[in-house]
Amino acid sequence: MKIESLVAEKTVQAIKALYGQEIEASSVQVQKTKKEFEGHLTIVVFPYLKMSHKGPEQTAGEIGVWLMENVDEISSYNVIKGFLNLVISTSAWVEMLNGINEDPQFGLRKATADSPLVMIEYSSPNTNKPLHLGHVRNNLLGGALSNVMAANGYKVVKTNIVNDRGIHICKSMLAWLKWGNGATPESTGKKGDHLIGDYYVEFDKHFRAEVKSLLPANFAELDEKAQEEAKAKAEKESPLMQEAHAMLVKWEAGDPEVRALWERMNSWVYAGFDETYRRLGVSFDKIYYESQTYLEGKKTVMEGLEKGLFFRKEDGSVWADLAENGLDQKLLLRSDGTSVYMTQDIGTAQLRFKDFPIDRMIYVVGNEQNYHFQVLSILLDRLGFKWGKDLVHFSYGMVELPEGKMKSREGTVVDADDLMDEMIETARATSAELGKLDGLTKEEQDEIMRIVGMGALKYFILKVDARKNMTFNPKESIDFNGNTGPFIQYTYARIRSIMRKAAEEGIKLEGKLYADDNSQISEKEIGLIQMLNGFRDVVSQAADDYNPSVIANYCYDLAKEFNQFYHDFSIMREPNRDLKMFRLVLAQNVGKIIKLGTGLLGIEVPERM
RNA sequence: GGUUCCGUAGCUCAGCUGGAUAGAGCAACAGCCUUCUAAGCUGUGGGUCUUGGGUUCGAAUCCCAACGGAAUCACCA
Repeated sequence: MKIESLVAEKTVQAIKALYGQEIEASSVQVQKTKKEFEGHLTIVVFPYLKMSHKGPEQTAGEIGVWLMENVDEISSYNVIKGFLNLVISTSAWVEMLNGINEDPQFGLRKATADSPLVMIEYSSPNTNKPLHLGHVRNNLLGGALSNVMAANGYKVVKTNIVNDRGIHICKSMLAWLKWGNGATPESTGKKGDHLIGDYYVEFDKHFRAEVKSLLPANFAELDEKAQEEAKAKAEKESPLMQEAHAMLVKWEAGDPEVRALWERMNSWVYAGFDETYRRLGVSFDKIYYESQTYLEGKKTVMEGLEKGLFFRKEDGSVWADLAENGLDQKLLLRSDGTSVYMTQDIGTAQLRFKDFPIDRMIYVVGNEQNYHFQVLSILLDRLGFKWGKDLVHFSYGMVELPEGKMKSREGTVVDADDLMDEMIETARATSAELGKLDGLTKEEQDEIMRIVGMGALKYFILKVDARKNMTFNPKESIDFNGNTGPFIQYTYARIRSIMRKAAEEGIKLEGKLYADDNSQISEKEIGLIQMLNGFRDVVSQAADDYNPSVIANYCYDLAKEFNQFYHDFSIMREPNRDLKMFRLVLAQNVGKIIKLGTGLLGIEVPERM
């Protein structure tokens, strides 16, 4: 049993015995004792003053005496104001370390046959451009969240909905036909997603030039409103845009030529995405494509219309009235009968529900879509999806650059592939400078630099609370000192180094550690055990709050604590055999937890660096 | 304007189910490599937790208001 729970329960008994009152164990405030005070756990006794009819010090003292006499694990106590500080016996701590040591998956729970199934949607790219920094945050959060949910005993299905249809794809296709000269990823040596993205940009360039030429001669003299109108008119009249629209119509009609081109170009994009996903370390169990789900959504909406859940306007468009939920009306089908975004999401939900017995659905989507998911939840609930009402929109904030938001128009978008390359290159340069790469083979160097560079990137993004907007400074993110992924990785590498040394000396870490309360174990070491012991709580908190960043910050705290310990205490040169064994086991378990924790975040740890 | 989210050190961020003197890193300055990896460690300086009320033994944390910033309110996705 967890020591905090034990203390809480015993406190309940103490209150009963001393003051004859029943309280809940969960209401007992047990917390880590602040560093400045003596003790390991602290009970806040203010809430019991009304029961004891005594002052804070006296009440705390009474409870302290009772606990001392009735709980073996508590070796002493002290009272400061209303805070009862308890000293837990060394043997109890060592026993706890034994428990952690025996469980290679400490803190993680396995799914069972009747565990709830949670589906997590993330990534959700468009097929007309490569992934950028915003997608990186999405993918890393989605991947980490999936790991966290699985680590808490949920069955997890990772899914991706690819937006592979629509006018934007047609723009890329059209530009490729006009100016591509038959370029392919093979012929250009470009990643497929980048190639297609280039043609999307190409389209936009020509399109804007065309719009400009179509503006009336007196455009500059018009007032703001008239300018907007003139621009909208020119955009609509633009032959390029009309061609793109014509292509979309052909696509919807299943025109074989357009479909063939679409499939060919999409396959290039997917090959490019797969490469990026592989490098990011994310994967999916099931990928859905909007080209396959948008018709399904239309069907579901029509069924809802028949049931009277929705209504039709005079022009033929279909709407949902959300007045009873305090919201507006929401369009579900256009007057020409085609789908909108919401319709597609309903269709995708419908298909998913057919495919999997979903108990909980989590959408990892940026916070600019908060309203959309609020509405989606209501609509799915109305349509009878049992998880609709409680669907989770894991809403994360935007990634901004020091100069402000990323704007594709202004070319300030940070490309995912470039970013990863840059991180790994910087890791290499820094490592070479520090002489870290000496004596390693090319393969070993490459592998370590990949792990370190990606670790820096992942940690930089995951340590920040997901729901907040964050600033991404490329220069700072590349820093490997201080509160960074490489610092944690470095700590792990050091621990591995100690373990190698121990193995060389033929030291085997078998059997249990024994310690009595006279053992020379320091507060620092007990602090580490206490921290390891908290891992389980951190993991479940991350799942309950959908917040992987608590794990990231925990890993850093643990690594920092160990680094300080590492400098203060000699492990391999410790002459006392029992103490040496204890420290080795402790170090080994710090390493184990760092590996488990960073693993949940998708961050790898190197054996050496 | 309505709704939602955010505001903590010069900068980037923790802390938020109410608890003791608000923590890290970066940047600045001063130390530590014949000692298990110096991507490290130690120390110094740096704060009206946006502001004002309220709740209470106690508020960065909960409630209300104001101010500042962001997102969204499309027959775009």
